[in-house]
Order: sequence, then structure tokens, then C-alpha cells
Amino acid sequence: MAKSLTRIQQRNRSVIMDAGLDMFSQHGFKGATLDQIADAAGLSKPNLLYYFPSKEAIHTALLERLLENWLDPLQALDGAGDPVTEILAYAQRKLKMSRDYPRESRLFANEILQGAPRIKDILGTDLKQLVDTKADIIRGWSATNKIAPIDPYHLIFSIWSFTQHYADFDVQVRAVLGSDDPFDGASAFLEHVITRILSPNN
Amino acid sequence: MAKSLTRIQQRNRSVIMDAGLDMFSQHGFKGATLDQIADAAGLSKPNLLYYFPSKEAIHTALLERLLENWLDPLQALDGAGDPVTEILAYAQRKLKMSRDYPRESRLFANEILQGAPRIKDILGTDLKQLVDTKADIIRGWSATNKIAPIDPYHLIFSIWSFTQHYADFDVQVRAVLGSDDPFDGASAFLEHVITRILSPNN
DNA sequence: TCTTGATTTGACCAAGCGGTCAAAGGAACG
DNA sequence: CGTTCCTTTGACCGCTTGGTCAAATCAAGA
Repeated sequence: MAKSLTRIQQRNRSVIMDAGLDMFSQHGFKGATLDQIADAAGLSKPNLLYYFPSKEAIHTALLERLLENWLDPLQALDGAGDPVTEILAYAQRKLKMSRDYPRESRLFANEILQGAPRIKDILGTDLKQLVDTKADIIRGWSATNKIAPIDPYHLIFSIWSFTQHYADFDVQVRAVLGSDDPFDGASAFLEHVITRILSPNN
Repeated sequence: MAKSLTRIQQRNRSVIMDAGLDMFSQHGFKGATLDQIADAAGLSKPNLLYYFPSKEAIHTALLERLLENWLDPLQALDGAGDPVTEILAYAQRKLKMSRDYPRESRLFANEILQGAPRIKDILGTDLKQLVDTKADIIRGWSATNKIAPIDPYHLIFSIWSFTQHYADFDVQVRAVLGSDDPFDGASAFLEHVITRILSPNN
């Protein structure tokens, strides 16, 4: 199926999705126009619609591709590993995603901000199930005193919010810090805070 | 000046701004339409434009009103108070704003996500200056060992991101937690984490 | 070279959009 | 009751937008 695509088709679909990601992540779904996307992709608008049947289709394709990898960092959290190391590594993976894929993060943020009309069901099923599973693991670690007692759900929310903040609120962060790369500082802060919160000595 | 407004003018401007806040915070600037806003306000579109000269004007008025109070919680952080108490109280004030004014938070989030085209200058001046001032205070507390050493900027970012998360990503939070009110849990988490991070015993 | 299917485009369309305007309807006050 | 100013509206306009279509161009194999 996927192999039946021409080289030209592969290239153009890829170029279009990249241009669409630029526009949708920056202007939101309604704010982005097909003309902008076509222009950014270096194609005419009818030509763009030869590869994707509609604006909606581009957006859907982007969202689907995003969701394939969006949960990977949390999925990789290993209940058999060292608790503090695992949670810290998870947070760092998430921060790295904000650094390497800020557009994807903003695409996701736009979708959630608008009430997640296209992925609300996934949030309530796949995402909730995954978080429940990992929260159980963390709760277990707390119960056996391998980490300090803590609410696992809000811990996960705090990791999400903090790491995504550097992608979604990039402009604000750089306005305050003076446009130096904030990620190294964020990474160090993350390590310091998480180890301090979770270390079970008391 | 402001007193020269009729009762009807006051009421309608207020109703329009409320409807505009609903729409802009949910759909973004481009995603919201004058017809939607007029409809939500219970007015005809020309009537709406009798009170505000343009869609842009409604949006600007909302942003200006927002910015009047947006920085208050941080402004109130008192360098003469007890360090941990002050920072914790600041975070709780910020969380309360997410609880009481989620639409304002989302309006702000939309603006920042899109690159802050209308308030970027404020971020680099007023906001930066305020943050610098308060960061100095926090750094001072760290230096004199009244709180544990910590990067004040990323501490502030973490408070922003965590507290605003419950307004901006409300749908996701409720999808995971099952639509129970998340704010009490968030508040307890905040208190626990901040005291633990900042307590200078070591 | 010819044919076939993939690719590209200029011209076009209908709907939705922000915004205008002249005229009608109300409210307050003498 | 009449005047004046505030308020409201239906009809309309020009522009942008997502999307269509027939025709032109191109690529590749027989």
C-alpha cells in the first residue's frame, strides 16, 4: 500500500506535511490557509489538493503521525528500572521532544486548547489507560518507599507542563531569558528538582 | 471619560467582551467569527460593531484587560516576607487564577502560541523586568540559605507552566482524571513539592 | 515515437468572512 | 408631546477562503 507511492508522491506529501506543520502549529487550524501551505510547500494550491483531498486531511494526517510517537516517552517508563532514574529519564526524554519537535508540541497544544475536538476520544482511552498504568507503577514505588510519597498523576502533569512549556511558550521564555537556549538550564533544573522531590531519604 | 458611558453601553460592551472571551479563548483569533460573538452576546453583528469598531478591537480590549491583572500574582511576591511562604503563596495565587479565569489563561496561551504578535514587546520589557526583579529576590534567598539553592527563572517557569496547565490543558487533565475537579489535588501537590524543593535543611 | 497515466496549473465558483450604511426604532428630557 | 440623540437592524459589499475542473504538461515504457 504505502509502497505504491511514487517517488514524487512521497516527496510532495512529505513537503506538504512539513509546510502544513509549520502553518498549523503557528496559526492553528483555522488560522492556516491552503494558499500559505501551498506557498510554503512550493506547490500550487490545486496541486496540493491533488495530494491531499482537503485541508482537514492534511491536519488529520499530521495529528495521526504525531500521536504515533507522542506517548512513546511515557510508554518507555520501566517499572522494573530504578525509580528515580526512570522518572528522571522520562522527563528528560519529554524535554528533548520539546527541543527537537517544538512544532509538533504546538500542534498538540493548539488541538488541546480548542477542546481537543479531533482527539478527545483518544485522550479518554489510550492516553488515560497509559497514564493509569504508569501512575500505578509510581504509586507502587511510593508505597514501597523507593521514592518519597507523591501523587503520581499530578507528578506526570507537572512533567508534561514543564517540558512542553519550553516549546509552546518559547517566545515568552526567550523574551525573559534573552533568547539564549533555555533547554540546558531547563534540563539541569529538571534533574535537580526531580531527584530532590523523589529521593526517599527523610 | 469612562463615566460618559451609558448604562446600555456599559452592559453591552461587557456582554460583548464576555462573548468575545468565550470565542477567542476557544477558537483563537482567526477561528472566532463576529457572527459567533454577536450571537453569543445576543446582539446583531452591526449592533456589535456599533460598540467595537472591529474584531481586532474586541481582541485588543480583552488582551489589555487581561494584562492589567496577569502579572499581579508575581508582583505581590514580597521580598520582605518568609521565602517559602511567599513563593508558595505566589504559586497558589497563580493556580487560583487558572481555576477562576481559565478563559483568560487560554486567551493568553493562544496569543503566546502564535508567537505573541500583539504583546511581544510587553514580554520583553514589563514582563522581563518584573521577572528579573523577583528572580533577584529569590536568588538572594538562595544565597543567604533561606531556601535551597535553585535557578529562580526556571522555578518561575515551572510555576507558570504547572498552574496554567490546569486551565489550558483542562480537557486532557479531565480526560485522564475522569472529570473530577483537579484543582484541589493540584494545590496539595504544589504545596508538597514547593516546600520540599525549597526547604533549606540539608 | 507513441501512448498511457501521473502531475501541474489557470480559471473559476460558492460560501463565509469582516465590515458598511441608510433607515427604522427607542429612550430621555424639555 | 415633540425633539434629540442613542440604539438597533436588514440589506448589502468586497475580499478571502476551501475546493473544483478541464486542459496542459510531463515521465516512462512499448
